[in-house]
Amino acid sequence: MVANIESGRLEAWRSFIRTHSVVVRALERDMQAEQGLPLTWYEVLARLERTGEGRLRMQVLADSVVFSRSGITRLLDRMEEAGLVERQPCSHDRRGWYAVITPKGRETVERARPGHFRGVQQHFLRYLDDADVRALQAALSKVLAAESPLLQ
Amino acid sequence: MVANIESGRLEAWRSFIRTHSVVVRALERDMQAEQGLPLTWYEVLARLERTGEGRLRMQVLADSVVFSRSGITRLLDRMEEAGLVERQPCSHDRRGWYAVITPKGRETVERARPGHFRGVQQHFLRYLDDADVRALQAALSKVLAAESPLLQ
DNA sequence: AGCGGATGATTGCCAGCGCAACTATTGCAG
DNA sequence: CTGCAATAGTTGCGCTGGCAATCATCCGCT
Repeated sequence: MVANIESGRLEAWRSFIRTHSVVVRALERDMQAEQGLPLTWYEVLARLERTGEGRLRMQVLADSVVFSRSGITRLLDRMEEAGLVERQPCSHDRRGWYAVITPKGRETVERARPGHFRGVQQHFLRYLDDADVRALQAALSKVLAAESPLLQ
Repeated sequence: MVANIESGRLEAWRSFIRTHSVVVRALERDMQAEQGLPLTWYEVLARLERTGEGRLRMQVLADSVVFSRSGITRLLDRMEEAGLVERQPCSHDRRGWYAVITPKGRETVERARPGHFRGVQQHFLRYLDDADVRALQAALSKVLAAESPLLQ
């Protein structure tokens, strides 16, 4: 039976989406409660900060955090209103804009980082030994390399 | 530095959420286009069908697919309207309801199953060999066992 | 028996996000 | 150099789902 051959692999898929839902939900709750920061905001800030310059074109940022273009527009509207990011026109392409992290944005992400890491640890990493983490990374990298628009 | 020790592990976490977003997004698009069925609908139908009886209490179903109680109520409203499920009062607890898959629901999930599997294969499983799948399953099971409300 | 806190499900309300349509700009083809 | 398809970003609109409040029912305790 095809179903029997496939069942273990499909089972792994089910574990994957279920784990994601459970863990992200818990982490989101913690981040909101303890840092007063939605997970998506943290991810955007962390992503911008990691560039050094602290800025990224809208589309690139959208791909990074896997959002639609409209999604990233609105997300940045909110974060800009909160003073965590700014928009900067792109000098060599007048259609384009940079999302730029502000000093307040940097402070915010710095302050939230330990709590974020604690949450990831608490709900996910603590259950995995080094071999697990390596295997996970190896497997997911293969998927990402093939499926992800840009291999960040 | 703490950051250096942790970086590989956090990196694995980032791969995890990014992979989920990318793959689920692609699968969702495919399911909608090819089966005319949102992924969540498929998951609910598949979960109900797997019980044999074809029914589950609302709360149990909500936990299964990792939805809030209100979320599952509305999802079932829509699916009931489409004739794929029904609500059945629970005889020994008059507060409770069963979500029951209808014959049409069974047909629908049967018809969608191959396409769903193809999508999971296409966007995820094809990149993983058996060792990857086993390692993934082993790692995620540990997380689920500890973090999941009920270990389905 | 009967009260009080816990539990099952639904509802009001609102935030978040995607799709498609739109505007502005770019850059390639002829 | 002109025109036209492609691309960057925003906006109108609608769907989805969560939180908190609500209602009904259950159950443990006295």
